[in-house]
Amino acid sequence: MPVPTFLRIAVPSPLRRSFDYLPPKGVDIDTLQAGQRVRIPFGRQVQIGVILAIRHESDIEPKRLRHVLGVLDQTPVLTEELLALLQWASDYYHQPIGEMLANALPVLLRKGQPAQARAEVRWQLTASGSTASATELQRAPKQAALFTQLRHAHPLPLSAPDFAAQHTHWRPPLRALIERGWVEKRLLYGLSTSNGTVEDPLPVNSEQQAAIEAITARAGEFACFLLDGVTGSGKTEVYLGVIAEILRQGKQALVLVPEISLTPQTVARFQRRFACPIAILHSGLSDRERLDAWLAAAANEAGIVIGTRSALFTPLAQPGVIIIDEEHDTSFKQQDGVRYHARDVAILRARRLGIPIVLGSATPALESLLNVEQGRYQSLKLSVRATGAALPPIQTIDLRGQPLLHGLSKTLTDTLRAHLARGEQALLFLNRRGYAPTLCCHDCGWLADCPRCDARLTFHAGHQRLRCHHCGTEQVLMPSCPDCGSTALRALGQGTERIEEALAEMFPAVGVIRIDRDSTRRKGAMQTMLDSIHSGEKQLLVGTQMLAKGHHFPSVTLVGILDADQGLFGADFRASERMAQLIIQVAGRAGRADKPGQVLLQTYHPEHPLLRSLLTEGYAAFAAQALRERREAELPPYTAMAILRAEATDRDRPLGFLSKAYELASGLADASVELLGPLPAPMERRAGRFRAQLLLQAPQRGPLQHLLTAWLPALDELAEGRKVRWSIDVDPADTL
DNA sequence: AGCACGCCGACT
DNA sequence: GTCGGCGTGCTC
Repeated sequence: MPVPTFLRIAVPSPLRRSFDYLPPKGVDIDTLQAGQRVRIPFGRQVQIGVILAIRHESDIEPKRLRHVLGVLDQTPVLTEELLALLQWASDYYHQPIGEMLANALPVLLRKGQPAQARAEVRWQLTASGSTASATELQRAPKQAALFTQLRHAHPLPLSAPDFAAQHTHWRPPLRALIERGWVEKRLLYGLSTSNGTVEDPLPVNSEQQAAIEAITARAGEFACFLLDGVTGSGKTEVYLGVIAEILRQGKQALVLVPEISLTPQTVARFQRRFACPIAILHSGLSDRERLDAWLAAAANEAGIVIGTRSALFTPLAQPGVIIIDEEHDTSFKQQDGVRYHARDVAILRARRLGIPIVLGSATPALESLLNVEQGRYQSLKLSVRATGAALPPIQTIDLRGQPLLHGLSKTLTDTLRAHLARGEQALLFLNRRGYAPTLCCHDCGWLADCPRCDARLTFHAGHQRLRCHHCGTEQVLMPSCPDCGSTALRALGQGTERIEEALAEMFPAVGVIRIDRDSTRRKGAMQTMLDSIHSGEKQLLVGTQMLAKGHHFPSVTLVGILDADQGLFGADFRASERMAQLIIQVAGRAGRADKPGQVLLQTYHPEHPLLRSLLTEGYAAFAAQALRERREAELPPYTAMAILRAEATDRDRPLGFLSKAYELASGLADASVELLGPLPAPMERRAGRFRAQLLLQAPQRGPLQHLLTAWLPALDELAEGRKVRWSIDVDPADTL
C-alpha cells in the first residue's frame, strides 16, 4: 500500500494560506521538490504555484483535492534557503505566502517561462569603430546613421529594438559595419563585465583598514556590523575591500542600495575594481535581463550582485557577505503590496546563511543604533573624511521677524552673493517641488483644493498646471477664481521652481540648475545637469532631496537649507529622524580639502532641542536624545508596532471595519498589547478614498505577533472587511 | 485578486 | 422579452 502524497502549494493570491494538491498524474513522485514551480487548476483558472512542502497528510477532504497539472522546473527555482526565508518573512510580516513568493521571483518565472538564461543579442562599436569617423561613410548614409547612433550609446551596446526605433531596414547596413570591423555583436546574459582593466584599490586609512579587517575576520560566520561613517569617509572603499576578500575566497557578495543611488557611477566604480561579472538589478532592466541576472547569481556566474530592495531575494550559490548601503533609507521598506523591510530580512538571511552583513550609513537609523547599544550589532566608525576636508559646521538663521524675499532671508542672500562673487558654487535645498504649494484667490480666499484628497494642489508654473502630489490629479491653471471670478490668483509659498526663478532674477549671470523629480524626468536630463555643475558652467543648484543622496559636488562651498521646520513638527513620530538625516546628508554634499564648505539653515525654531543637539553636537548626539524621547514616549524601537489600515470610497466603512477589528482584538489580546484607535488617517481622504487606521503597540514583539497570528484569520472572516481595502503593516515605516 | 453565479433596470 | 449592473461567495 503506497503512502499517499500531497503537495502543499503557494498560490499567487491575496489569500493568507497555502493549498494542498495531489501530485501530477504520470510523474515520478521522487522527482518532486519544494521550490519547484507547478501549473495548477485554481478555481476556474490555471495558475503558477510553488511547491512549499511534500507531505503525507492533508486536512482537506480527499474529494476536494485536485491534481497538479504539470511541473515546470527540474530543479527548484527557489532554494530551501530562500523558501525558508520567504516563509519566515510571510509569517513575520503577515503577508500572504503566495504573494510573498511571487514578489521574490523574476516576472518571467512568475509567468511560467523556463528558468533558462537566453542571451540577448546586442551590438556595439569595436575598438577601431570607436575611433573611426563618420566622414568615411559619406556615400553610405544608412551606415552613417547607425554608426552615429552607436557612437552616442558607446560603450553601451544597442539592441534590435533600439535600431528599429530609429531606422527601417537597419540589418543590411549594420552587417556592412560589422564587415568593416567597426561594429561587433555581443551576447548579454544580464551581466555586466569589466572591460578588462582592473583598478588598484585606493589607499585606505587606518579606520577603513580596521573595518575591513574586522569584517573579513568574521567571514564564514554570522555577524552584523554597523559601519557608521561620516559623509565622505569612504564607506564604499570599505565595501570594496571586504568584497575583494570575499571574492578571493571564491564567494559572492550581495549589495543592496537605495533606488536613487544605483547610478551608472556607482556601478562603474564596482566594474572598474573587479574583473568578475556583476549582476546589476535595477528598475530599468527588461524582464529578460532581470531573469538572466538572477540565474547568473544562482549559478555562481556573478561574483557580485548589486540591486535595490527586491534584489534581496536573489539566489546565491556561494554567499559570502551582504552589504546594505545607506541602511537608514526608507526605500528598503516596501510600502505597497507585500510589505517587508529588506534590511531587516537581509539580517535574518545573513544569520541563516552564517555570513557577515554590513549596514553602512552616515546617519544610522535609530533602530540600528539601539541594536549597537544592546550589543546585537558591532559598531565600526569612520570619523575622518577620506578627502581630508572637515565637515562644515551648520549655522542656523533665525527666521523670526526677518523679512523674507522668495523664502530667502537677507543673511542667506548676502552670503550667497559673496560665494558667487568669488566664483564658487552654491546649493539650495528645499524639499518641495513645483512653483508654489498653494494657489489662493486674493479677493475671496479660495484655495485650490484637490478634488480627491484632503490636500492643496501644487502650482507648477512650467506646465501652467495644478497638480496634486498625493494622487497625481492635474488641472490646467484657471484664468480666474472659480468662486468669485477674480483674476487676482496668487501663488502662496515656495517650491523649487519658484526659487529657481527668483535666483535667476537675482543672479542673472551665474546660471541656475534645478534638480527635482520634475526636471529630471527625461532620460539623461539628470546627467546633463550634473555635468553642467561639475564643469563649472552653472554656479547655482536648487533641488529637493534628490540632491541630498549620492552625488558629491566638490566645488560647492555653500549649502542653504531653506526650510528645516517641516520635519520638526511632522505628524509622524519619525519625522524628526528623517529631517536630521536629510540635513546631515545635504550638508555633506559640499566642500573639499582646500575649500571648506559653509552650511546655513533657515528655521523659525532655532531653540528646538533636537535641532540644537543635531547642529551643535552632531548626529550621534541627536540620535541619543531622540532615542531617549522614543523610550519615554514608548515608541519604536523600544516598542513593537503594527498598523491595521483600511480604506474605502465610503467614509464610514473603514472606521466601521476597524471598530469590529478592535472588538475582536481586545478579546484576543494579551494585556501588554495596546490598541490605539481606530482613527481617521492624518490625511483622511486620498485619491478619492477615505482612510483610517488602528495602531497596535507592545513592549515585546512576542505578544504582538501572537495577537496578529490569531487576529488576521478572524479579520478575513469579517463581513465588514469585504467592502474595504485593508492591510496589515508590521514595523511600519510611518504612521501616515 | 479573479471569476463565477445571481437577481433587478433600460434597450434592440 | 434580453443585456448587463455589481453584490456575494469561492478558490485545495
